Amino acid sequence: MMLKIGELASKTDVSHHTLRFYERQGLIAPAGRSDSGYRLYSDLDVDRVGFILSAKKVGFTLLEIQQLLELEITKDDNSCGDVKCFVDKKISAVNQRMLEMKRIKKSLQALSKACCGGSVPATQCTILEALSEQKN
Amino acid sequence: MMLKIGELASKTDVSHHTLRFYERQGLIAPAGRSDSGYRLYSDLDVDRVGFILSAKKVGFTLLEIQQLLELEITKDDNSCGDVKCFVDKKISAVNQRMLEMKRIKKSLQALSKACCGGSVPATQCTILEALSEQKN
DNA sequence: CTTGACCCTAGACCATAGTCTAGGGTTTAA
DNA sequence: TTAAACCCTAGACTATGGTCTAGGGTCAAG
Repeated sequence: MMLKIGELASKTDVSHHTLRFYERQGLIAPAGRSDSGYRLYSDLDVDRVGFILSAKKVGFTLLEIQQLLELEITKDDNSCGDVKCFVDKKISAVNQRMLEMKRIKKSLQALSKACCGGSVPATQCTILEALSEQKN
Repeated sequence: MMLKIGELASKTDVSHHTLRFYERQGLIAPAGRSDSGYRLYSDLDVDRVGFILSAKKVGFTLLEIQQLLELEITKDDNSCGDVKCFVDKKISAVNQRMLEMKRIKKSLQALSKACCGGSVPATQCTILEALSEQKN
């Protein structure tokens, strides 16, 4: 019934290093310990690791996952609105990042487009010139 | 003519900490030193910091900026094609990142959309359920 | 001749998400 | 009984881009 860390590791495909790291981060804790101090995990813990992996896959940081897990645990005291709000905040953070990346991409494309790209020496390369320009 | 680090810092709006950090990273080096060991910078160094800032603004990492600066310095031996290739590689890296972010955003939006978001207890919140699901 | 503002080096510290090692103890199977 | 495979803690190390501190030295004004 109870799994040792190596068993949980191979079952979830998360290294024992990482499992212990997640424990230090407060994401997961063993259900108990054996007499000799070995961590013992239950099926619930397997699910919990699954939750962590799913949340990682959709882009949450470990800190955010910790907060999500807290919502999970106290879900009787939290509304769907709370959870949705959490996700929506993340969505707008992602949107912010994407706008930033779009800006960067455009700048890079402008640089690339203006450059002849030929085998002439880069002495007057428009890219290098653009980057050297003082734009206050 | 020659600037001390504090002067360069205020002229470029980059802290003296960061300037020394950039020096350790090989991005910039003072033109010389005073008798007492103070770093002395020339106008070229001001331009160089400008180059670094511009390149940062378009999304290059410090390592990439170091490589760009090398291209800059040896530009007589490099072709426009080399420089353009460098920029184009960065563009496709940015594209990769953007695709990843799009994937994440879609997942998050799917989660959010499925959730009622009401003030009902989150006991059966679809978001928490989706994250708890085992997807092998 | 002292005070304050500046400069120096070397190294610690922050977040993020792990990975790995050293130096032990335990369990299992031959 | 001994060797392999596992487990433990504590802490170092990776990349990235800085920020800050400790503990000094230098320089200009009053």
